[in-house]
Amino acid sequence: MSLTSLGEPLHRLTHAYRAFMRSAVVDAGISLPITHLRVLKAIWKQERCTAQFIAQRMRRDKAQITRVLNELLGEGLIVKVENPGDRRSQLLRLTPDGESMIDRMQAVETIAMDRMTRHLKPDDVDTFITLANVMADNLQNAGGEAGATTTGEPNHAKTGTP
Amino acid sequence: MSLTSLGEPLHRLTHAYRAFMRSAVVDAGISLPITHLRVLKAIWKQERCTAQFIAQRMRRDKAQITRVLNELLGEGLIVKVENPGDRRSQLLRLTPDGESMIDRMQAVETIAMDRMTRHLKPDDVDTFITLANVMADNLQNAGGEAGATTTGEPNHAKTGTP
DNA sequence: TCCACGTAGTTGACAGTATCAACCAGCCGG
DNA sequence: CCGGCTGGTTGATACTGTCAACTACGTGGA
Repeated sequence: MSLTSLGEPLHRLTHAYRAFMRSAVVDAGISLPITHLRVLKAIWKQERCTAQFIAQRMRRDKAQITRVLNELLGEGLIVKVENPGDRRSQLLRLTPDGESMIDRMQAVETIAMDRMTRHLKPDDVDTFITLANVMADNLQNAGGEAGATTTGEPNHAKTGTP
Repeated sequence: MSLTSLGEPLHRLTHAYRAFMRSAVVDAGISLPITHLRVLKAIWKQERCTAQFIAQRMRRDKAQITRVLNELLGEGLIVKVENPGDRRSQLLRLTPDGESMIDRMQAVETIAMDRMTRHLKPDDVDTFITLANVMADNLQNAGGEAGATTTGEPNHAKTGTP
């Protein structure tokens, strides 16, 4: 396989994964988009979680994170609490509904991962994860070249016409 | 690493890859979105290419493929030719402009792949591709369960509220 | 030969994902 | 005290993705 055949498998896997997750999430009676679920999970995992932390961790524009957080707030899955250390910032916490949404998500993720990794050995999965992380790091640590900078938000590419 | 940590690395790699490609494509003076470029490439690779073929190959909704094709048509990068074997269908061909766009794309892809695979051995890349294809197959060959069916377009999940 | 059923492609509508720009309130170091 | 920077917000826009309904056409069976 030549190097130039890396992009298509990645696109294909990504698309299959997202389509599967969308379907599985609907089957589980969850009506949140995938990004909302990932943000919820980030809040669940990280103590003293802020929007700024999530934007950095997920490499997303802070504007988008703000919108997602506000929708989760509207759904009653999170609350925003004043950050005593920085009055510009709010700490994010899951509500009891948010906690139970996390439980349901984990069930969905387990199904997805089981399906994805069918017939694969645990070593294979670990290998894939390692390689994926290395490649993502390579792309993100472009150091001023095309793509993301090493810290904070990436310097953004302009796409399409105004 | 536990199984449940597979989703995040995949999301992260996907996002990094798309962001990098968007930036690299802009740097190359190309103003087409990534999906347009992939459709162009599918037409370039496949003789007697049709919209239906692309929709199947890329696992996309035929409506979206039609729209992308019409934009490529508007840019003068492809032409639609009547299919003598099926009057419902059109065969797609690249114009000279389309051919030169393919050349510029290949240059961008080479940069992206070189960057992505920095410090990786060719065996690693082959392993990644193999694993990605297996996982995508696993997700797509769900045979009536959540996710795609084995042939044609997947049965679609309804997301969000109407 | 006719027709029911299915397919290829199109168009309308809508939602999710993603980014850029400009802004305000607040933080912090000189 | 203030300039520069940061956290978060809002407006605007583009890209990606799907569902539904439609028309023209293909095909196999009655």
